[in-house]
Amino acid sequence: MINNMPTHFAGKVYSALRKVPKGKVTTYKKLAESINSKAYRAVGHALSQNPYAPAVPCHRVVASDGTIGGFMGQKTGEAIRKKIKLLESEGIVVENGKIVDFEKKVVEIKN
DNA sequence: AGAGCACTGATCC
DNA sequence: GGATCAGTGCTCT
Repeated sequence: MINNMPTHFAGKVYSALRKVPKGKVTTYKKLAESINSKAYRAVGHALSQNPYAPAVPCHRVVASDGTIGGFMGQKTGEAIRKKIKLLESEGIVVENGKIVDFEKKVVEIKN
C-alpha cells in the first residue's frame, strides 16, 4: 500500500494499479471491481490527480472497450497522444485512440 | 452543499 | 446506432 494516500478509496486504486505489469493494461472497470467498488468515475478522478505519478502508471489504465479514455484531465489533445506514446514504448499498440489486441493486453487485477 | 468528472451499463429515441 | 439516465466516490466551486 502506498503511504500518505489522499483517501482510502484512491489508495486501493493505486495499490491495485501497481500490480499491473509493464506491457499490459487494465480498465477502470476492473480496477473499480478489484477494490470492491463500482465508482468507475471515482477511479478516473483519483488517477487524474495521480499524486504518485511514477509509481502509479495512470497511462496503463484504459476504458472497458479498449479506448484510451483520457489522460491528465483531458480526453483528447496532446496529453492523449503522449499517453499513447508511453503505451507504445511498453509494447502496446494503439491505433485511432484504441488499443490493438486489447483483450490480449488487458490483465486481471489480483488482490 | 451542489455540480462535474479520465466510466459503465441500461434505457430511450 | 447514437443520446440520455442512473449509480458511484471524490474534487472543485
